[in-house]
Amino acid sequence: MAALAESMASDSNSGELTRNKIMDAAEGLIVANGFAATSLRAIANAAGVNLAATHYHFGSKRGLLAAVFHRRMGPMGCSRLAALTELEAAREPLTVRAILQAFFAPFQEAEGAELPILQGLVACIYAEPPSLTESHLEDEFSETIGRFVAALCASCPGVPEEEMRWRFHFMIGSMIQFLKFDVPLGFEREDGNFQEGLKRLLVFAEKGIQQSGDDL
Amino acid sequence: MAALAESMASDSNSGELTRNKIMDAAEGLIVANGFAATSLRAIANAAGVNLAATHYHFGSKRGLLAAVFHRRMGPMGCSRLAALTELEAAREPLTVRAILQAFFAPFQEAEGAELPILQGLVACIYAEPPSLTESHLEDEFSETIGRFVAALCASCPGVPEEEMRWRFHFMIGSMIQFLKFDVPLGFEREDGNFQEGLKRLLVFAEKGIQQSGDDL
DNA sequence: TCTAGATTCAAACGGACGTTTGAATGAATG
DNA sequence: CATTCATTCAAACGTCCGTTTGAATCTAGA
Repeated sequence: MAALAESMASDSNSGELTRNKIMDAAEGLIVANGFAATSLRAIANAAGVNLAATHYHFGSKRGLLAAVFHRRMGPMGCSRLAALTELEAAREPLTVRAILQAFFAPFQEAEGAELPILQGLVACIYAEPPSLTESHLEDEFSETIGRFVAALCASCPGVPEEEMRWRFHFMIGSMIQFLKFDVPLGFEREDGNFQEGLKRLLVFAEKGIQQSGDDL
Repeated sequence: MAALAESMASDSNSGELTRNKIMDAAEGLIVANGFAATSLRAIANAAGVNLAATHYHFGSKRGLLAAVFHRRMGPMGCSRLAALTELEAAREPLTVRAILQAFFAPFQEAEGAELPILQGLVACIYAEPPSLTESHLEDEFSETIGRFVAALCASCPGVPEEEMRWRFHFMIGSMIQFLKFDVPLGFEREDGNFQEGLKRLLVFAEKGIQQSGDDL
């Protein structure tokens, strides 16, 4: 078989370069139009490489999706866990708000053109039909989710872990909605109000998560 | 041109029947695999009709999507507005929880096999790339959203309408997440626990919506 | 019954897709 | 230089797609 360019530790010169050009182009097109509606020809064309290069480097269209997905989500998970670890090192009792801020860290650290790509990619991954993404979601996110749910449980005594997993699940839904639409239906998108929306999301989710929930 | 079967008020015998067979089949396949991945051939085959009938009755694949979408979302909006109207007729001050329950009414009224279809269709519509759905979402939901946001504002004095639109936006995200996955990542889907998840969602969103929000 | 319109049908159109192939090119090693 | 292996390339493969066509069939009304 072919396509094991990661065999050597050193980055061989031209192969990795093409790989990255393809992933960069694919990323933009996938974010704009979705995975199913983006053709390998369009990707190769936008990347300025030959069509066959996509199969040479990624094996299949789905393999390319997995690579594009993992390249962003890997560092994203690291960023979240690092922020949470730093928080826990402070030895003060953690607040729900601080934990959520750690979870949103990747979006606050993103620079310039990286933010819309992260937004679109996360929204897109959750949007694709389960057949394409379910195992990826599980593999990529389960550790991070587990760590954050545990931290939230520690800061909300009395809330069982199962219930906290549900609340975190709902919070992620709110986040996806925000990442996908930026603003509610009927509002006009503006540049630079991303951080404002993030603050609103933070306050919304904080209250839903830290409640006692013993009514109803 | 063709395909104006709704010219007469009476349901002509065979035309409407084929129309409905096509929409039924399309609905199931779209829910299972997404719109882009569902072909008109598969739909015609599942419906037991000729391929050309899809174009005869709906004009295009996109026209079929719009019809399938509208057939479910129209009654869904009516059900929500009816539940809210009934609530308002009671002349007692409305609670956030009661208003949200009215918003979830279509899912509680759904019978048997209708529920998974409603779930899948709503999740699917929000999942498709904006080019396919954005105007539909706006047209179909804006009135309902406006009515519910107004009711929530009335029951939460001190929360500006703009802020309430954001919170409702986040709540819809949580709902979509729930409709799409049923249970959080790592949980096993079980039959019949839909209502339990809905209750958890209700409590989560209630706290995020009714807070004063004057901290931060 | 005859006719006009609505509906169904088999068949094909042109195009785009993911994937494969086999030769050409590049760079590095001996 | 000769060899080897990774990479790029143009071209094609077979398949499936949304859409169109034009004739056949059905259904009412005159």
